[in-house]
Amino acid sequence: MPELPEVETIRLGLQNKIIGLTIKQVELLTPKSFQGNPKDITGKKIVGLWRRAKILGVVLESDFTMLIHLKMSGQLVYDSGKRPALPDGSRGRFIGGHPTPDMELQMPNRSTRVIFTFDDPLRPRSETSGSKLYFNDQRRFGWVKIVDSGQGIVDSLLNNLGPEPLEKEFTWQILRQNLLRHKTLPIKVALLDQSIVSGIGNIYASEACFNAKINPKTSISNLSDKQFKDLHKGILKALQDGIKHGGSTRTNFVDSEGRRGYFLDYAFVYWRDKEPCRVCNTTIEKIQLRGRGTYYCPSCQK
DNA sequence: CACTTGACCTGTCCGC
DNA sequence: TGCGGACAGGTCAAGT
Repeated sequence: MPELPEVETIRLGLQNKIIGLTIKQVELLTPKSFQGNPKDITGKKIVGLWRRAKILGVVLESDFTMLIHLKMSGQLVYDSGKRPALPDGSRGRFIGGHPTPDMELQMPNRSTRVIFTFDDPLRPRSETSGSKLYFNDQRRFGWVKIVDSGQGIVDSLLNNLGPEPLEKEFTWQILRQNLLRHKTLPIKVALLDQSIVSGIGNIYASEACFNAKINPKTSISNLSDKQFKDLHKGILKALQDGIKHGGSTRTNFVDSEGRRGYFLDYAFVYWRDKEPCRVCNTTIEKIQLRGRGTYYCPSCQK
C-alpha cells in the first residue's frame, strides 16, 4: 500500500531523526527481508536520506547505501527511547472500524523483520540504550538491500523508473509521450506502470483519474491533449493531497512515529464504492482492471 | 510484442 | 464454531 505519498511521509519524518546517527547494531529477525551484509553498515554514520518513486535510500558514510522498499505492508517506525514510541493520540480509529490492538503498537511486534539500533550520544556507554528504527512488514513482500554507493550501482537499479511526478521535469508532454508507448492500455492500468510515471499505486491511480474527470477504462489512444493536461494536473493533486494528509491508511500504514494517515478521509473514489460522489452524488462504482480494484464516478468520469 | 496471470505473503472477512 | 475461499495490492517472472 505505501505509494509515493506514504513513502514521502516516512522520509519527511525520518529526515530530522536519523541523519547523523551511527548504526550500532542490526538485528535480522527475518533474514529473508534483508539482502546484503549487516556488517557493511554497522558502525557507519547516516549522512543522507532520499526517496525515488516508492524506494527509500539511506546513505551511509564510506561507500554503502541501504535501499528500502515497503511493498504492501512495510513500516519504518522510529523509537527515540526517551518517550513512548507511539503517543496516545495515535490510538485512533482505523478506517474500516478496526480498533488498533495495543500489541500492534508495541515495538518490536510479530511483524518486525529488522531492528536498527543507533549510538545514543547521551548515553554512549550503555549497551541497551540507544534509539531504534523498526522495519515491520506483515506480508514480507518488502525488502532492505545494501548496495555499493559508487560505480553507478544505485543508478542502475533505478534507471527503469519513469519520471518523478513532483519534479518539474514531469510535464504533461512527457506524460503524454510515455503513455503513447502503450496506445491500447486502459489509462488507469498505465498509471500503475512505474516506467511511465513513478510512484503511483492503486489508490492514487483511481484518484488521479477522478481529478481529471477521465473514466479509468479509457484507452490511451482515445485521450485528447486536454485530457493529458488534466491527467497531469490530476496526478499532482492526488499525490500532493496524499502528502498533505500524511498518506493513506486503509489497514496498516503508519508514519515514522506510528501515526496513521488521513488521506482516505478526503479521497473522492478510492474505497468509496456504493457511497455518493462528493461532487455529484452519483453512486461510486467499483470494477476490476487487470485484477485490481478500480473506483470511479460513472457520472463525473464519462 | 502486447498483454495477462501467477507467485510472493499474512490477515481479515464472508458464506456455508 | 470452523473452514475454505476471496480479497487486499507492489513488482517481477512466466505464460498466452
